[in-house]
Amino acid sequence: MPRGRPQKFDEEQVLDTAAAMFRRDGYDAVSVADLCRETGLAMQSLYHRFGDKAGVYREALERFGRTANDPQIAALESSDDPLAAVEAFVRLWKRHAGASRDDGCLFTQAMSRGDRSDPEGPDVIARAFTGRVRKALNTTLRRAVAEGQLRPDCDTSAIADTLLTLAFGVAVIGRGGMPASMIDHAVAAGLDRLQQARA
Amino acid sequence: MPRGRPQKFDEEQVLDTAAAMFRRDGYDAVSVADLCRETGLAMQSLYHRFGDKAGVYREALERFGRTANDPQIAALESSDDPLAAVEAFVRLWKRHAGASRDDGCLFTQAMSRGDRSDPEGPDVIARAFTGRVRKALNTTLRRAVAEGQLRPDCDTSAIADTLLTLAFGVAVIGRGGMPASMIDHAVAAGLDRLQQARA
DNA sequence: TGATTTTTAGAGTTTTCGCTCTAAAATTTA
DNA sequence: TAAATTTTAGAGCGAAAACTCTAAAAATCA
Repeated sequence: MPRGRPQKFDEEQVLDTAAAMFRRDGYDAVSVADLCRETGLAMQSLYHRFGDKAGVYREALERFGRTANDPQIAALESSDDPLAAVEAFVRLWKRHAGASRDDGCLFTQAMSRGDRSDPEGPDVIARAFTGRVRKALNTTLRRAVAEGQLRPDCDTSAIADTLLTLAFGVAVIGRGGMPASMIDHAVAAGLDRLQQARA
Repeated sequence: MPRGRPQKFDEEQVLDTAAAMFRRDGYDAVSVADLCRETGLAMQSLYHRFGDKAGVYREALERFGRTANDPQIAALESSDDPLAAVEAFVRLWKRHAGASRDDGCLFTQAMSRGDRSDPEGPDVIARAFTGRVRKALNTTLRRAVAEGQLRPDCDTSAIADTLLTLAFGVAVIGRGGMPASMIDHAVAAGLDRLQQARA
């Protein structure tokens, strides 16, 4: 049993706050003082628990890659109507693109790589994140095939990758404040791809 | 007529070098000393011409938005076989994604917004860049319609936006070192979309 | 109670960075 | 030649940042 005063703060909450800050402003623009102010931790607590600023970044990123977009994945995997779930996922892009600065937007933080001592870190996280969504899409599409919603001979992994690529593209477009019609066209293209594979 | 010793260095070359540095490492991670070393300019020359670091960034970004991907746009607009030109554009993604860290990769720098005094700057550039490619794609597709390669009733702007969204997505995927099969699937989806509209 | 550990507050250290200043040499036009 | 301007070199300044250190209070368990 551990002795001594127990840790008071919620690590996950601290990491989520930190991830949001890094994602919004970039690694270099977030100072340790900023982190302390927004998380409520005293500086010593932060250094005691995370070692240094790069440690906070590393753990925040790791958690982000492990948990981001969990609601969407859960929605895909738990739905009784797999095809409708995938369609809902595609339609969700439009909402996300509007508020993309704050919500589930991977590349923003993956690009703002700070910590030059571990240049591969963000990519590893990006792959983890992508892998999770990709897998969920793929299994959901296969369920749609099994339930007779999609043609048995359709290439579910090709469809999943196409949708995921479009999703990344929409995130970029939304982030840059580009015309909404571009997003509409991309969403329509995603839905079209599903229609093509319909049984 | 201007008097005095003329400027020796090539501004465009300096800006291209600076843009590459900002794109690779991000605004904050590039110091003025770095800029001087890699461009060959003495510090005073840099401050004399550009005012400050943000000025270098601003002008480099502006030039990037104005000239990036010029070769691809020229290839689209000058081709005698518009459909083949668009197909070549799509196939080019694969090459770009492999070397995406250095070449024509917009979002990397658009995300590494430094200069908090002008937070909209990168977005303006991103829109300019996107607008140019988008327009070139659209006009080339309409030429394909005019020449009877694509069906007269096809929605060229929808196709252009879909291809552009896929292109952004491929850039993200390539940048993160994700599986090559994802890129292959995205390229195939782009070519498929063109096949659908074939006359 | 005593040992252990976390918590907080704040001052201090070292480094880096953006930028300025000084000052002189080089290259142009009038 | 004279005026104007760019060029280079290097020292230095003020601010901010990451991180450390001191020191003491609080909360747990044996």
